[in-house]
Amino acid sequence: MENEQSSRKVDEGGDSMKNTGQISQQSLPEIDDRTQKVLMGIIDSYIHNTEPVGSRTLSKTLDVELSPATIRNIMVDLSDMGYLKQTHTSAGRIPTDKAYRFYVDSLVVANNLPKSIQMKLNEVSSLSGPQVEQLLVNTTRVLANLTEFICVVSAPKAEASLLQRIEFIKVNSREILVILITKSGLVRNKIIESTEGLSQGFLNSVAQFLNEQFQNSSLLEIRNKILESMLEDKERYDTLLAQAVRLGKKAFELDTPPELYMEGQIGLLMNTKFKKQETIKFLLEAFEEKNTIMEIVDNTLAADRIQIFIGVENKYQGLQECSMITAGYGLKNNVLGMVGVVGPTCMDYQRIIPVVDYTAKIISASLSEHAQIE
Amino acid sequence: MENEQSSRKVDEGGDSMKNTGQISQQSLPEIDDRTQKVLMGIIDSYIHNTEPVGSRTLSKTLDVELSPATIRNIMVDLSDMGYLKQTHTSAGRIPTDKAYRFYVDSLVVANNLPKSIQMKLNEVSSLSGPQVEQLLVNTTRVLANLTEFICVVSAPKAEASLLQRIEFIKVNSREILVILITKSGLVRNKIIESTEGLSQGFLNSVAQFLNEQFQNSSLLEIRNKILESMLEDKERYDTLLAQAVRLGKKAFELDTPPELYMEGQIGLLMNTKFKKQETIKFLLEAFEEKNTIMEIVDNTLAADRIQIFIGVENKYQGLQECSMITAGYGLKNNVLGMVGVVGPTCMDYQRIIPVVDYTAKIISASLSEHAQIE
DNA sequence: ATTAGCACTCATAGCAAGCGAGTGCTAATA
DNA sequence: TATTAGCACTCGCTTGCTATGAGTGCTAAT
Repeated sequence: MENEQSSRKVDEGGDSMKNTGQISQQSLPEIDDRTQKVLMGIIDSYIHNTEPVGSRTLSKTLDVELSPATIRNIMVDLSDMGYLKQTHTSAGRIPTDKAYRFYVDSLVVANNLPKSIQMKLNEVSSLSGPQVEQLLVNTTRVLANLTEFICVVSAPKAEASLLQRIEFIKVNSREILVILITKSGLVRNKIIESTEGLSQGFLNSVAQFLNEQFQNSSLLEIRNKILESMLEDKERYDTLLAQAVRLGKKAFELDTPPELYMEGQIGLLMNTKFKKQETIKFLLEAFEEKNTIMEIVDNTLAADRIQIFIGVENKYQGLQECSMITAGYGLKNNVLGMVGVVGPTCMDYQRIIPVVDYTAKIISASLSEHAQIE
Repeated sequence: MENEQSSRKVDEGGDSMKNTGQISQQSLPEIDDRTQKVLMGIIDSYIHNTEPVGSRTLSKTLDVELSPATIRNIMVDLSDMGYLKQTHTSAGRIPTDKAYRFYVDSLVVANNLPKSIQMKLNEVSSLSGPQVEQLLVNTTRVLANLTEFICVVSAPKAEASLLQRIEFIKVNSREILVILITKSGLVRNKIIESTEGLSQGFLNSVAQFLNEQFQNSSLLEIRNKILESMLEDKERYDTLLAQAVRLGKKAFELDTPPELYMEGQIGLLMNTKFKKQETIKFLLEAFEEKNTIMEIVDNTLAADRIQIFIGVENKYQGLQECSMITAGYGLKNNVLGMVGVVGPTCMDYQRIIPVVDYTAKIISASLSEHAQIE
C-alpha cells in the first residue's frame, strides 16, 4: 500500500543531501502542509511532555481544526513513512529519529536566546580570568546547568594551536620541564627525560632558537618540520641545532591527550526525559571512558558551525538513543575545540541549539581577546 | 529493662575514647563473647548478601551451635544496645552504624592484600611516568575499578609542598606566567597580571632571587614570609627585592583550589549494595560540587593513617548513609594529599581497607622516588 | 540457660477486574 | 471525495484481594 497523498508541494530543497548535522530550511515533497503541521504538533507535544501523543489530545491542542479521526488517518500515513512509531498497539505515537531530523531541519533557528541566559554566559566568561582552563571548566558547568544534560567541552587542540612560546626548565639531573604557550592562551607543561646533562643556560639557548624558528607555526607544523630536519641531517651532533631538534621532538610529541571537560552527569540521572534507566547506564558507561567521548567529539571537529546528531545518526553505539549538539570554537578560521551537549533525542532543540551556539561563540571571543594582547 | 548479661569481659581498651576513625583492637565490656560472635556473624552476613539476616539462617551459617531461639534472644539484646535494627517488624535484623564501628574496630587488619591487586597498583604507578597528575589520574581510576565505589584522590596540597623551583615567563605585555615546581614533582602554572612593563631578564633575576631565598621552604611558609616582609619595608620601591616580593605575593597566592580526581560514579549506579535510589542521588549531588568533597576530604588531612568514617560519623549530610575510608599520602611526615573511597555503610571493610591503604603507600613511594632525583 | 512451639506480623508475588487512553475500521456526512 | 462520527477492540496501568513465607516475640517445657 503506497501513500502518495501529497497535494501541495512546497518545492524547495529538493536535492536530497545527506544529513551531516547542518541545519537547513527544508520541506519534503512527500509531506503536504497539513500533514507536516500534525507531525510538528506531535513532536512538539512529545518534546514538552515526553508522553506518547494520541489523536484526541492532539486535536485539542493543534491550532488547525481537525477531528481526531482525521488526525488518526494522517498518523497512519506518517507511521508508514517512518516518522512515527508506537510503543505498543493502542498507545499514542512518538516521533522517530527521522521525525526529529525533519523537525530540526525545518527549524528556523532564530538567535533568540533569552537575555538572561546570554548574561549568565557572558558573566562566566568575564569572571574566569586569563586562564583558559578556568574558562572552560566554568563554561562547561554553566552549560550543563542550563541544559540539564551532559555537557562536554574539549580543550583547544594543541596540534592546531599556534606556538607563542616554548621554555625549558631543568627540574633535576634527569628531567626537564617543557612549557608550551600557545597563541590561544593555553599553557601545557610536560616533563621529558634526558640523560644528557644539559645546563639550564644551554636549555635557554635551545628554547630561544626554537622560539625564533617556529614563531607562529602550529604545533603540528612544527612537529613535522622537526621530523623533516631530523631526516635531513642525521650526521650533525652536539651542536645547538641538533640538540634543539632532539629536545623539540620530545617536546612537541603529543603524548598527553587533549583534555575534556565534562559536567552534568547527575542532572542526567534526575532528568525525567530519559525513560529507560538502561539508556542512562549506556550513556554513563560511554562517558566513563573519556577517550571514547573524545574520539566522538573529535570526529565532529571539521566545522565551526552547529552540528546535530540525532539518535542513530551517532556512529557510537552508546549514543544511539541520544542526540548530540556540537559547535566548534576557535580563532578565526582555526577550529581549536568543541563544545557539545548530549541529551535524549526528545530534547527541546529549539531551546538547546542557541545555547550551545552562543557558548561556543563566547569561548571563541574570550580566546581571541586574549590572543590580541601582544 | 536493663540488659547486664555480660559474663566474660575481655578487659582491654576500657577507655571510652572518641571514635576518630582510627582502627584499634577493642572489645566492649557490655558484650560477652557469644553475643559478639552473633553480632559479627550478622554483620558478616549482611556485608556479603545485603539482606536482613534472620535467626534461622544465622543459626545455620554460624560456626557456634546455637538454636534460632537463642539467637533471637541475643538479637533482642543487641537491638536494645543499639547494634541492630529492623526495617520493619518481622523482618531480619541489619547492623547499625554502631555495629559497623564495632566491627571495624575489632578488625585486625592484616595487610593481606592479594598479590594480584598489589601488582595492579604497582603497575599503574610504574607506568604513569614522571608526571604526578598522570599518576593520580590513573591511580584514582584503578582504585575505583577495584572497589567499585566512588574514589577520590586529592592532588598534593600546594601549601604544604616544598618549593623546588619558581620561574616567570612573560607571556605578553600584561601577563606573566608563573611556574611553580614542588619537591613532590607537582607543577603548577598560573597567569598573573602586571601592568608594569617588566622585561624577561628582570623576571629571571626575580625568579633567581626567590629561588635562592626560599629553596626548601613550604609554599605556605613562603607566603607568610613574603607578607611579613611586605609589612616590614613598605618604603622600598623599584628595587629587585621589592619587585620580587610583589610578584612573589601574587605567585604564591593560592587562588586555584587544589585539584580533586574522582572516578567510579557509574560503578556506584550499578552497585547493588545501595538499596535506595535516593542515597545515590544524595551522594552524586554531593560529588557534583567538588568543593564540598574537597572540604570533607581536607578535614581528614590530619593523619597519614587510615581513617574510617561510618554513616552518621560523617559530618556532611549527604554522606550519612555511606562510609568513607581515607588515607593520607606524602613525603616522610609531610602529609600532602588524600586518597579515599566512599561506599555504602555495608561495604566489605576487610577487603577495602587494605586496598586504600596500599594505594596511599604507592603514591607516597612514587612521590618520594621522584623527589630523590636531584 | 536453652530450646521447642505457636500465634502473629508484614513485605511481596500473583491474580483478576476495571479503567481509560488509544487505535482501526466502517458508514454517514458535507 | 475528503472528512467525521461511531463503535468494537487492544492493551498497559491501577486497584484490591489473597496466599505465601520469612521472621519475630512470647511462653512453656527441657
